[in-house]
Amino acid sequence: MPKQIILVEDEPILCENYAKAIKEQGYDVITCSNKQEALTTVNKQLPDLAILDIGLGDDAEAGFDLCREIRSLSNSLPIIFLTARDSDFDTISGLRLGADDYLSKDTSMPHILARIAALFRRVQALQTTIDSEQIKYEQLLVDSQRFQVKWNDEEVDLSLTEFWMVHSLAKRVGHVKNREQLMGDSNIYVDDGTITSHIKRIRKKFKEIDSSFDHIETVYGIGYRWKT
Amino acid sequence: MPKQIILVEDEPILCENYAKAIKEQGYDVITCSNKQEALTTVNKQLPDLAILDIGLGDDAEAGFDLCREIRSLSNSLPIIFLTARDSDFDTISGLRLGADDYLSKDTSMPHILARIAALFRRVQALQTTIDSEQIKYEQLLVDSQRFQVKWNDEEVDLSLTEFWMVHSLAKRVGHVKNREQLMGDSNIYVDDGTITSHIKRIRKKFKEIDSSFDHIETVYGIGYRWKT
DNA sequence: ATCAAATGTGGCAGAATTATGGCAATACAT
DNA sequence: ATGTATTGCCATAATTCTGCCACATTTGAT
Repeated sequence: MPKQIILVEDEPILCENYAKAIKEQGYDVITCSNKQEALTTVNKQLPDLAILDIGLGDDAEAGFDLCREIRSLSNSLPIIFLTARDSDFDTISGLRLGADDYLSKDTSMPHILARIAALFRRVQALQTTIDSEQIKYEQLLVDSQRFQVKWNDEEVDLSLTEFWMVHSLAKRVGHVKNREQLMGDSNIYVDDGTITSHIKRIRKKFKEIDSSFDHIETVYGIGYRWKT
Repeated sequence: MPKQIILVEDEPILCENYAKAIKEQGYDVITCSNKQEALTTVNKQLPDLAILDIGLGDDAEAGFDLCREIRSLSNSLPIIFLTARDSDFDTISGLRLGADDYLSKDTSMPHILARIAALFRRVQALQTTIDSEQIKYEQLLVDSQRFQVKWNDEEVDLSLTEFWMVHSLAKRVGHVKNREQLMGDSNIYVDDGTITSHIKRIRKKFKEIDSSFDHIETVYGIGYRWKT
């Protein structure tokens, strides 16, 4: 299954050239010349990569809008910007748009192709590393691949529910999680007392290892947080 | 209250140079040379801006990881990447990571300082429009994800109602809030004396940290405001 | 200066929230 | 079948929060 790339570029000749070169690398290329067309295509074809020209038609910054709109449809679709002028770089860098890379139109074709390949590799790598994520914070280590939690290098023997709660707290240390958030996105309802019980058991297990443990802080009226 | 900037750069001489130049502009600079140290600092100091070298030690892309991890802690902290080699510009995949700007180490110091100032301006504009997670004003910090208020970097332990009242005052420093506005959108009626009591307790808690505290001003007949 | 209205202060009781220990139901392995 | 671990929940205790009251003090206007 070849990777599908959507190329949004309004100048026909340039578009043709790019498309041809990319196709030769074994990718499928879909070309679009305007925003609306591009959005529809992203929605229907679910491409693997998007290459956006920044200026489309008379709108010199249409690509930026498009990027935002694509991001609102998909967080995972990698996006590369094509910049006509070097000065565009200043503008790009200022915005936290959620693009993955940018290329100047001056860049040589082989170089461009290399960057496309590199981006695919990086995305691949990201997706594999993201689940094997280890969260480390001071004395705490949460390994969501081994479903293992360590405190001062000693293993804390948690149940699955307990593990996810610690994971949720550790993921954003210092931020307060309410009871729903702690139970993850599973839509099963459990009453407040149950969460309280889980917290109780988690604290107990940490304290069995380290009697002075008190890093799970309750925030009255809201929830809990991992103390920083 | 000077803006705090965290600078993560592993090469001591370079680090020193940058720090010195930035300090001369009136910013506070905290320097770190590794990921772990940087993360801890971000969490504890809640700086206003982060400048990250991409390569740290033997890991040529450590800065990217760091950026991701910082983003998972705070969405609002502006991040600038420092790239050593021009070729880094080619490999920058940082846009997607949520960085706000890039600088080459070749860039002249005045230019770098200008970009820092520019970023602060942009963030300022953003923060006043968007309901941002962190409100900073002089010695005050209100973080609505952590449900935490700090005064001179010391935590003020407020109850939820108190927190929202401070939040309401801090959101529009200098503007007078009447009693209803201070109690937020909850339509429950509480009598005036109750609000007075809350203000009393808030002032007391701030004074426990800083006995000279008097930034909550009473506007006779109208309400309260955070003194500018 | 005097008065009424508004605000500050300390304290208290009820309300709301959370902590703790235990129990029953279930699942799982031996 | 027996033992173990897990989970949800309950009753009770402990803690924290909140609204309000009585009384003192300040403010603004006459």
